This record gives sequence, C-alpha cells and structure tokens, in this order.
Amino acid sequence: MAGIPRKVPEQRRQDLVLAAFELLAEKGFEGLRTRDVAARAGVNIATLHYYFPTKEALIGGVVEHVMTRFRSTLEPHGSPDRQLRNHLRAVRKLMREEPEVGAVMGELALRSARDPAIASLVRSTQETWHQVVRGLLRRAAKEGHIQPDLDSDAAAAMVLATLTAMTLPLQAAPHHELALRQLERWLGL
Amino acid sequence: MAGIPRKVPEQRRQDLVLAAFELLAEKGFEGLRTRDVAARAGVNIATLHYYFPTKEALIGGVVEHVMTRFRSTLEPHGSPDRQLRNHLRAVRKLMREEPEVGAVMGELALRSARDPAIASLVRSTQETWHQVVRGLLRRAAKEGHIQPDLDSDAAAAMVLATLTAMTLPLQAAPHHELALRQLERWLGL
Amino acid sequence: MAGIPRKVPEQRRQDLVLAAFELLAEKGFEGLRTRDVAARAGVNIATLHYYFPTKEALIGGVVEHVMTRFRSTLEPHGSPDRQLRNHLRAVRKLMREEPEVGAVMGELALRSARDPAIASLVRSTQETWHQVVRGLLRRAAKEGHIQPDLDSDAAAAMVLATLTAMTLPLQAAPHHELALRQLERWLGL
Amino acid sequence: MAGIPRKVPEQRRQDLVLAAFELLAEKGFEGLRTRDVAARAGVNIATLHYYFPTKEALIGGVVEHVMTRFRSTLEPHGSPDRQLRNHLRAVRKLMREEPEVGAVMGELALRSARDPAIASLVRSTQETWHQVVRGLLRRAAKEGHIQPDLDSDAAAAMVLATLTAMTLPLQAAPHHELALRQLERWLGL
DNA sequence: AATGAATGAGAGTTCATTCAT
DNA sequence: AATGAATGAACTCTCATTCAT
Repeated sequence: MAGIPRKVPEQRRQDLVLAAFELLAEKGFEGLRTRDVAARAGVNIATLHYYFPTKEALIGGVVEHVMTRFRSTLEPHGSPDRQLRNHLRAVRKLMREEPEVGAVMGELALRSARDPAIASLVRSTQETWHQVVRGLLRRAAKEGHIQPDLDSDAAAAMVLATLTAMTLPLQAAPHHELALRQLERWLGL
Repeated sequence: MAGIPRKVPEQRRQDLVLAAFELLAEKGFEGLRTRDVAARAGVNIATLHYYFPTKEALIGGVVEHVMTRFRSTLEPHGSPDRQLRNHLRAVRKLMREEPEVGAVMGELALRSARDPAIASLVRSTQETWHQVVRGLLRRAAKEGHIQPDLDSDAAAAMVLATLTAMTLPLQAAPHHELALRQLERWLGL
Repeated sequence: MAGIPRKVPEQRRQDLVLAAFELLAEKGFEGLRTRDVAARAGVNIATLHYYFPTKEALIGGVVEHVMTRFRSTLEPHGSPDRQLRNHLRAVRKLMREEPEVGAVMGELALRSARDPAIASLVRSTQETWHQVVRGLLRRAAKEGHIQPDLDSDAAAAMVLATLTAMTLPLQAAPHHELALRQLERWLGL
Repeated sequence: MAGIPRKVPEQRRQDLVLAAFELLAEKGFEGLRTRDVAARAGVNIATLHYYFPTKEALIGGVVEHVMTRFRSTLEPHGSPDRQLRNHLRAVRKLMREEPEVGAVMGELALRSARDPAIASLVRSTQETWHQVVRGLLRRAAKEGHIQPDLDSDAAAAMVLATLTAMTLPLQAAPHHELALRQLERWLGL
C-alpha cells in the first residue's frame, strides 16, 4: 500500500523555486507564468499556491536562491590577490556554466527600480560585495601584490561595474573575456 | 466653433512612442499595457492601433527612439581623447538627466535574450559602439594623448562594460561616479 | 487639368455593391468587413458610408443585385416544356459560371431565419418562383409535353427544392448533375 | 452547508456544447459569441475556456453533436423500402421538432466552402449518406418494392438534394410537405 | 498535502461608425 | 464627393487566485 512516495514538503518547495528560477531565466518576469512553474515542478497549480500564497512569495524564494548561488563566488581562499583573481574567475565560470544565474540577476536588477523589497536586497548585496572587494584590494596593495597608489574604493566600483555588465545577455555585453583580461591587467593581477 | 485642434499625424505617433517609452521605463515590459500608453498619450486605445498595428510595432518605435537618443552621446568634436572624455561625460549626463533611457536600454538588453529582432539590433549597436571607442582609443594613443601600449580592443570592451553597467538602476550599479573616475584615470584621460 | 476622372455616383454605388457581393460570397456574413469592401472598391471606408449609411444598407444593395441576377434564369422563350428545360439549364449554368450567386443566395437563405427584411424578400421570391414553375408545369401537361396526371404544385415544390440545394457549396450538395438529370427524367423533359 | 452542487465535468461540457448549438442555430456563425454561450450555460467565460481551449474547439463539439443527432434518422429497421420511408419521415420529423439541427447543418454547409476541416466532414457525411440511400434504393428495386428500372445513383442524388433543401429555413424552402410527398410518389413508396 | 474546477479582472485586437476638413 | 483620423463597444483569450473536496 505504499503508492507514490510523498515528497518531503521542503523538497516540494525547493522544486517549485527551482522551476520558477529556470523559467524566470528563460522567459523573464514578462513571461513568467505560475501555471508553467507548477507544470515544470510536476504539481497542480493549486498546490503551488499551497506552498506559496502568491506569485510574489514564489519570486521571493527565487531571489533567495539566486543570492545564495551568487555568494558562492566569494569564498576566501589564500592571499588577497589570489582571492581577487579567484573571485573574477568564479564569476566568469558561473556565468559560463549557469547563465541562468546571470539572467535572473539581470531581471532582479531591473525590477529593483520598481520593487522596494527587491531594491533593498539588491542594494545590500551590492554594498557587501563592494566592501569585500575594496577590502581585498586594500590588503593586496598593502601586501605589495598590486599597485599601492590604487584608489581602492573607485577600483572596487569598476570591478563591480564590469562584473555586473557580464550578467547581461551576450548580445548586450559581448567581449566578456576581453573586458575581464583588461581588468586583471589594470589591477596588476 | 474651432473644436479640439487635430494634431499632425507625425506628432501623434511621436506622442504615442514617448508615452510608451516612459511607461516602459516605469513599469518594464512586464507592466507595459497598451491601454495605459493610449491613456497617457490622451487617445483612445483604438487610435493607438491606428498608428501601430500591434504592440510589437509600438515597441519597435520605442526602440528606434532610444537608439537615436543614445547615439547622441557619440558626437565627434575635437581630438580623439576629447571625444572619448566627452562620450563618457555625455553618457553620465544622459543617465542622470534621463534615467528612462538607461532603464529602457536595460529592458532591451534583457529582452535581447529572447527576441531575435531586438537581439540583432542590440548586437549591432554594441558592435558599432565598440568599433568607435576602439578607433578613438587607437588614435588617441597614436597622437600621444593616452598610454601607447594600451590594448585598444580590450580597453574598449571595458569601457563598454562599465558604461553598460551604468544603464542599470542605481541599486544594481551604485558608485557610478567612482567607477567612471577610475576609468578615466586608467585611460589617462 | 483633367486629373483623375470622377466616377458617376451611380457607378460608385454599383462598384461598392459588387465588391460587397464578391466578398460576401468569399467570406460569408461571418467574414464580411466593410473595410475590405471599401478597399476592394478602391475607396476610403468613409466614402462607403457616404453611399451606404450602414452596413445593413450595403447588404440591402447586395440582396437586390443577387435577386436581379437570379431572375435572369426565368426568361420566357418558347413552349412551356422548353421554358422549363431552359430554366433548369440556366440555373445549372449560373451555378457553374457564377458560383458567387449561389453562395450569396445560401447566405441569404440562412439569414432569412433571423432577418425579417431578408425573410420577406426571400419568401416572396420563392413564392413567385413556385408559381412560375407550377404554371409552366400545368401548361406543359395540358399541352401534352409531360405526364398529364402530375400534381403540378408538389412537382414544383420538388423542382425548387432540388434547385435550391444546388446553390449550396459542392461539399454540401455533390452530384448536382445526377440530381438534375433525374429531375428531368421524372418530369419527362 | 452544502453549497452549490458541482456538476460532473462531462455534464458541463455537454451543457456548453448544447448552449453553443442553440446559439449557433439562433444567431449563426456571424452572431455566435463565446460570452453568450458561457452565459447560457450558466458559467463564467473563463470556465468555457477551461473546457474548450478555443472557440474553434467548441464549434468542433457542436459539429459532433449535430452529426450524431442527424445520424439518428438512419436507423435500419425492416425492409429497404420501409427503411427509406422511415428515413424520409425521420428527417421530416427532426426538422419539425428540432429545427435547430437543420439551421446548424445549413451553417455548416455554408462554412464548408471556407473551412477545410468542416468541408471534409460535411463531404464524408454526404458521401456516406448517398451510399446508404443508393443501397436502399437498389435493394428495394431488386425486391420489387419500387420501380426496377430506377437509376439508383441519380435517384439517391435527388433524395439527398430534396432533404438537404429541407434543412434550410422555411422561408428559403417552403412547401416541405409537398416536395416530400412528390418524392415518395416518384419513388413509388 | 493535493487537486480539478471555477472565476474576476484585464489583456491585445477588431470593427462599424463618425467627425473635421 | 471624398478622406484620414478618431472612437466606443465588443471580441476572444489569459492569468493569478480561490473553492470544495
């Protein structure tokens, strides 16, 4: 009398978030339909609303997922200059292997102009990111790995700008590799 | 007995494009409604369809408008290094004074991942832009205004990446000024 | 200083009626659009409404046209039996050479169930037609050309039914020729 | 606390088809509106689209219904001549008691000139009908119930033509009874 | 925990008609 | 006599959400 094994509720939630994440990357907010999400997760539309009362709540889950995914590119290993290089590479790798993350981040970036909740989340992420990179630049300069007279604040801003542009679709920001190489060169990495 | 003065047709078209442009900047593709566009332009929804058979056609008009607007930042005046500096400043000014242009360009960038028509337009715009900037960098280097050993191709890619990031909402790309200042510094402008 | 020669108003009206007639045959009432009619007649939609205040009025013109066209199959030549045979042949010829007439008559037949104006017109046409055919049958019988014991009323009803079925599209009433041949045989023509 | 009792889904479908059938008979394709259908079936317009994705699909349901209804006039009971007579009477009865069937069949006949799907359906129905009637005529002749020298093919064509005309509104094909009586007389039924 | 059925509000688009010239 | 521009009303279809089970 076992029947189809029920999934643990937490797993269901995760399935739905993942389905929404993928569809958001594919179709954008413009084309995101709760019915499609439910279908991709293999459940009824009413079940989706059982786990997420509104579409907005579901999107919240996706945001969380993406932010977690992105934070993984900032894991501290080795000296500051190595950490910096690793970060650049990790971002490049993430964009190549999981372009969905970039796509969704782009969507969130645009939406932050209209959605206060997303805005504050995006802003705080950027701020944290900025501080981490600036700190790495400062320590790298102090330890003599990169040019010492660098304005770490401004340089960090440029690093973020360049990496942020890379989350956009290829058409909108081609020459990823060239830009990154030039960035490393200027930083002296 | 004058009645309401009729507008010149070309003016009506322009009004509609402008209304669509503003609403696209405000709400994104996700929230763009033809009825709202018509209302903002002060005409009946059927009148909108008299000028633009489909929503897609209207969006085409908006794209044209934005591209024209953006191209205005690339006007050739003076030496290559001055042109470069002017371009950077013009973009900064445009984003400050007409953030809608940036917002819409961001929307187009994201949409280019799904819409072939927009994709090719965005791509060709980027390509032209890249070539112009690279040409300016080359001539500026040759004339001794900036460092001569610069890889003009890679540097152009970085310029574009930085400027492209600036079209995103402030939350998603803060520290515009810092980034731009650093860019000028590195270029030696 | 001649310019494009203006058409006589009556000609314009006729052009519009003809265009409407053709389009009604092609698309049916379901697909009849005043704009298409105007376009086919080569005039502006507002011009159409100058000649025909409403779509209904235009349709009235078409009805008139079709009835005239159909009445042409009932021209008296020769003896009653010859007239009968000629009538059958004229209908057959009309349906072959101008199937639009049949198509439009079919449309009118159906519409007569909802449109009192058309209903009375269709009814009176049928009544006249019935009387003519019955009269011919009677005289033909009296003159010994066809079987004398024929119920001219019932036979006329059958003639009309058969010919009416022939105005329907081929799919709905195939074997025209067979049916007509049998009719002639039974009538002894 | 019973609330409004839910209908069985199949019943809902049938209700919708029936509503569409009635409205199609009343207003024709020209005047058939999905909202009216939903209203007559007592459901929201969105519910209609839950059962039938498109208007076309709903019409498909109506076609099926009508064909089933019409086929019921061709039930084999008794000798060939009795079957023939019964068929004629069943059609007459159907047209009298459910004129909607005739109206809808007329609509389908006209539409078959434009709609390939309906065309093939109408054509195959006619072909089957023709063969059945021809077969009955042959066997009736062989068994000596009707005149033996009858061209069964041509006679079948005439039977169909007459009966088809009877599906049209009364205005367009009056004297049903007379025509049918004459048909029986000629066939010797 | 999960679902099929149902819905209100609203989307883009169409159409006969009218208005000002 | 003729037109381009404009419109109100209505059309089919969609979507996030809810209800009864």
